[in-house]
This record gives sequence, structure tokens and C-alpha cells, in this order.
Amino acid sequence: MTGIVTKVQKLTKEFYLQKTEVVAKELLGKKLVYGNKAAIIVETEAYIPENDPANHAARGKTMRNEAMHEAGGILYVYKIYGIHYCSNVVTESSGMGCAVLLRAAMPISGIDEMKHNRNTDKIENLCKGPGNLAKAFGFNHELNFATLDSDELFIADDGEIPQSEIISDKRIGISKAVELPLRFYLANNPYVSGKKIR
DNA sequence: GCAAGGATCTAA
DNA sequence: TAGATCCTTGCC
Repeated sequence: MTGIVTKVQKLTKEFYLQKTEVVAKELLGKKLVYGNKAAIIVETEAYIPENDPANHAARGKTMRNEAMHEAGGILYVYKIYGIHYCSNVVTESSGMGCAVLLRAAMPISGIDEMKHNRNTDKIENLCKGPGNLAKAFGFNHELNFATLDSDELFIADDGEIPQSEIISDKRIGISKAVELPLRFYLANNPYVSGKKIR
């Protein structure tokens, strides 16, 4: 290993076993690493087990949402609208059926590859929005069920983002239970996707 | 403002 | 097996 040694703490399994809202909030400012690519998470959305009709797992276990019913600390990747992938981090213990959707991030490494994947040069757009984030990182079906404690794929705490700038707000892009304040993002961050509200 | 796009879920 | 739905994006 050569290069700069930074103070990076890989998140442990216990982190993901916390309550979904807590994980969603705590993930802000953390560093998502996949291969040579990395980005600071700036926007997340929680999907909780109870009173959440928008949760894929709300109507019980199905073939698609099987990963959500596993214990926390793995990835849940699925295709939406036939075009885009969305990536979620599964939370809480086995059988709960909940996860945190990764909505936006700030690229810090492997940017050339992300540009190539996204076919754009605008850094602030590389990981803006769940579909774009997944595309920039190259997430696909094979990453479904992937554990977040490998050397290839993990989330780390590099402590650069002040926790005081966290905002919780309504969710976007869904048709049910939109009012629940389960979306979290960093204030005044140009990489957050939810600037325009529809 | 809205169409594209394909997998998945539900009902029959 | 057919029809509706979907945690979106980029184009019109």
C-alpha cells in the first residue's frame, strides 16, 4: 500500500443493525467505497418496517425484496422503470424488511471512471439521484446481497462533514406516505438531488 | 411537462 | 397470462 494514509474507520456490522432512521441520518458524510471509486454520501432516504406503504417490504416478503429481509450490512439493488438501478443499504436485524436508499453523493475518487459510466463531465451530477449514483458506481444485479464489510465494498467514517448540517425532510419520487420526514440530506450541498420539488 | 423502459407484483 | 405499478431520468 502506497499513498496517503487517512484516518478512515470502516463501519462495522453493529452500525447497520441500528434503527433505520438512525442509520439513514448517520450515513450522511460517510464515505462509500467500491473498488477504486469513492464518494461522500450527502443524501439518503429511510424505508421503515412499520407504517410505510412506500417500503417494498410493506406487503411482505417477495422475490425482489428478499435482500431487505436479511440482517443489516448488505446491499439491496433493484431495477426501477426498466432503466435505472437503485441501491439501498439494508438495516436492522434479519426479518425486519427495511433499508436506506442512497440518493446522492459527492465523488472523491475514481472520478474518471464515473465520468465514463455516466457519460458526462459534470462532477456535481455524477452521483446526483439514486439512479445516477448507482450508474456512476456501476452497481447492478450482481451487487444485490453484497456485504459491506469486504475490502472491495464498504462504507467508512472519515469525519469530514459536520453533523450539524443535517436536514430531515419529506421524501420525493414516491406516491405513498410522502409526508413522512424520512429523507436526510446535508444543508447547502450542491450534490444533493432534491433541489427541485415536484 | 412527460415519455421511455423492463422487471415485478397482483388478480384472474 | 395480462394489466398496473414503480424508491427515475433526460428529453421535449
